[in-house]
Amino acid sequence: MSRAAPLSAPDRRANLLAAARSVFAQRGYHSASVSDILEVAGVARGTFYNHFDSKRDVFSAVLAELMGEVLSGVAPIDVAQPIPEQVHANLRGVLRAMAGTGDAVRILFTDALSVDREGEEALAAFYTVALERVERALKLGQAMGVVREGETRQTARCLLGLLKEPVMQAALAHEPLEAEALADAIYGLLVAGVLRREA
Amino acid sequence: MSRAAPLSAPDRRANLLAAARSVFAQRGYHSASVSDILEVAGVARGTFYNHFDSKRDVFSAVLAELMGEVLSGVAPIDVAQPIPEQVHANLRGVLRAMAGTGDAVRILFTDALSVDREGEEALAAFYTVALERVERALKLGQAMGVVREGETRQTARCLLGLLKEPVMQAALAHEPLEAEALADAIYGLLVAGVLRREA
Amino acid sequence: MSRAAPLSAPDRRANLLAAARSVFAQRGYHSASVSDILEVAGVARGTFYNHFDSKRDVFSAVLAELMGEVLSGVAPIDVAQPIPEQVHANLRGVLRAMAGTGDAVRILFTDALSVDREGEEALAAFYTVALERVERALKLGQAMGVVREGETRQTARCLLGLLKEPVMQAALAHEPLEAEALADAIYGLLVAGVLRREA
Amino acid sequence: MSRAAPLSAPDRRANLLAAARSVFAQRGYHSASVSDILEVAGVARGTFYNHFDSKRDVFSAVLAELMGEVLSGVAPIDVAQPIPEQVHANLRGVLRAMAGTGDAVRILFTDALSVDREGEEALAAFYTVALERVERALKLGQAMGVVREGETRQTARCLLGLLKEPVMQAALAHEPLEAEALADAIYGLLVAGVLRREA
DNA sequence: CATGAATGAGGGTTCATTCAT
DNA sequence: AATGAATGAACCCTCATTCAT
Repeated sequence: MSRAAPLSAPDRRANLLAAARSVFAQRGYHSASVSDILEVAGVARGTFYNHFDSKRDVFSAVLAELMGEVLSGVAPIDVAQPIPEQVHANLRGVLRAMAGTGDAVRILFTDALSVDREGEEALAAFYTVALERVERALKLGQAMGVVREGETRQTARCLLGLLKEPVMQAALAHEPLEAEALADAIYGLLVAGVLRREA
Repeated sequence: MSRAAPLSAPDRRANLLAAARSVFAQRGYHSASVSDILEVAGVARGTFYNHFDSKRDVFSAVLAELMGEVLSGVAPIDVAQPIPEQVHANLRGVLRAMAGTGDAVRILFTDALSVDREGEEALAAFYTVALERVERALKLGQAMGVVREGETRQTARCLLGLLKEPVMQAALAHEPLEAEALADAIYGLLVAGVLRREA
Repeated sequence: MSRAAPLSAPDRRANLLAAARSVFAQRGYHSASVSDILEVAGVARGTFYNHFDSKRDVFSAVLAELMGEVLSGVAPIDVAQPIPEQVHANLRGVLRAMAGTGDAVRILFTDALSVDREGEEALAAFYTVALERVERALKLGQAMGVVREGETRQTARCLLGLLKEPVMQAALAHEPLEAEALADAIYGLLVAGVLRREA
Repeated sequence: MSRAAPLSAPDRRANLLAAARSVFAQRGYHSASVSDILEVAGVARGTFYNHFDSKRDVFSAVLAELMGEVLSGVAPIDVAQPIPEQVHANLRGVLRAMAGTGDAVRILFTDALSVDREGEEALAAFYTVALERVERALKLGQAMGVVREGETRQTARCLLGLLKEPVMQAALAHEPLEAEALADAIYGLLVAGVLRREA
């Protein structure tokens, strides 16, 4: 076989990362073999291991990259400005960022948990931090009067689900993610719920 | 080693199923080995294959069992009776059923998707059916005036997330699932959302 | 391929151990592959790993076996009986035991040191113990008047070399080990050295 | 990274040889990687292969160098002069030379045999020559009356062991080699053995 | 002379599955 | 029904070597 054109270390690493991301998205961590990644990257085995320690290692890198992209979609809330609009904007931001990853978000939701104990714990830690942030925001909101009174811990988890699940379902259905429409739907739920108590 | 007491085929199958369920819950599909299951069941390799075709096969059986248990917690809505109360009751029902599985629900949420393509498709099909049901219910509710007007497809997915995520998070945090409190939190969101648009 | 006849666990283990011993003797630890062992044992890959954890693990087992065999050739000295004869007998004993291993002793001398740091340290520990024993014997002998006065630590090491080297050389030359003749030669050196100071 | 200062071919070769020697001494042939050598030499991969054909090749060069150094410690016996003193002097000479290599002698004793069949044969040939020389010396000595009568072949091998083993043991114990003391101990054994046949 | 990215054969290990008793 | 020894495909990873710049 002809030799792959030499690339600078960072370029090749990026190349492999992209290949891995696509392969993991398509086949899932366990069904994906290092060979699959090599094939997509157009590179020999050794090259892969010149840049990553192991299959597990690229996976972590892919995960970190994805988390970064998703998180890049949220901006801190400015309490001096009207809150609801900012929430809506953040929803749009995250969902757009997720949509921007193509089908790769599913890695965050599907595989990140099923790789091994360590992976699970890492993700649990990430969620813990994220949920605490949301919970504090809810409490602050309650103090400011923009958030309905009530329990906050479970609510925070619910809100996370509100965001994650439709994204996951779109991926499962092989539909493109309609960030705007979804942001509106979620925002609607946040503002008014769905159920009317009165007939 | 001493030979396991012969059991009737259904009993042995149940025995193995329970062992598998516990092992899958604890270690996840991929980290769980058939040997782990044998050990818990107290049975030799051959016996396992007398009752199940493959590791994949027990996993499907475990999944089916879990789905059955969870679904047993929901009752069809009677449109002649007040709707909101029935929704609340169903939430409690499903969540209690999930809590009743101990830590095994996580199998439904974690592994079911990451086993293989087939598993993913099976689950996708299941969700499609479930979500269509929810969507029809939403539309009916809108017609009846008990559900706020608006888009229903994404909303249905959001509602699913409202339910799944807190359960998942409890499992991740190794907390017992507080079905009642959670049902209340979710119901609250359904009825009123969280955000107040303006004071 | 036809299936190897099932053997009891200890029998199969012994079978594999013998195969490994022969392969290690012939090719050395590093050039020997697990496949070589399988071929000699007439068994499939999996069977090997049902009995040993790793290539390193069989090697340790082979080493332990060899050390046991060699050590079985020496009897503790009875100080109430004439010493020199007992020394001679022990020399014959060890050498016969070594000769009895065929060409496998070389494993002890060649590979045991070159496998890895741990192996080296294990062997160093073994030699430390053995040499301390010899040294104490020398000191006791000096006290009893049957051993010439003088430094004992280096001397003990020298005696070890007196034994090991000719065995090693015979293996290198692919000669059978002539235990009796060699025992005599060594004994001669112990008793009289070689060099006459006087012209 | 900064480019290594260009060196004349022989200088660079010497540089690499020294690096290899140190690495082989420290880690052993098999555990030593070419990368280890590069790191110590402060040179890139390609440079190494500009000066040596292969890892095996540097190893041979290291071996040759070591053998030369060790052999430089022995002077031919002058039969017109008193023999024992010359023997003693040669012992001191070889041992000093070995001590001069630092911990690198162990390469000669540990790895030289375990690299591959060819290496083993090369070493066997070397020993054959050396042992034949010793044996002829013994026979000449017997004719001259300075060596005790008796078998010479095994005796020659024993003498080799007398020299090698204590050196090896010192290396194993990470002790510096005490050339003088050891030469005395060996000389003592040559002259008088250790065992007294009768009180 | 020196560089370092790319290569790929080689080998070790795992584990679901089979099947004769 | 139950047993457990045997199987072997599937994979991951290492590292000596090549070669274009």
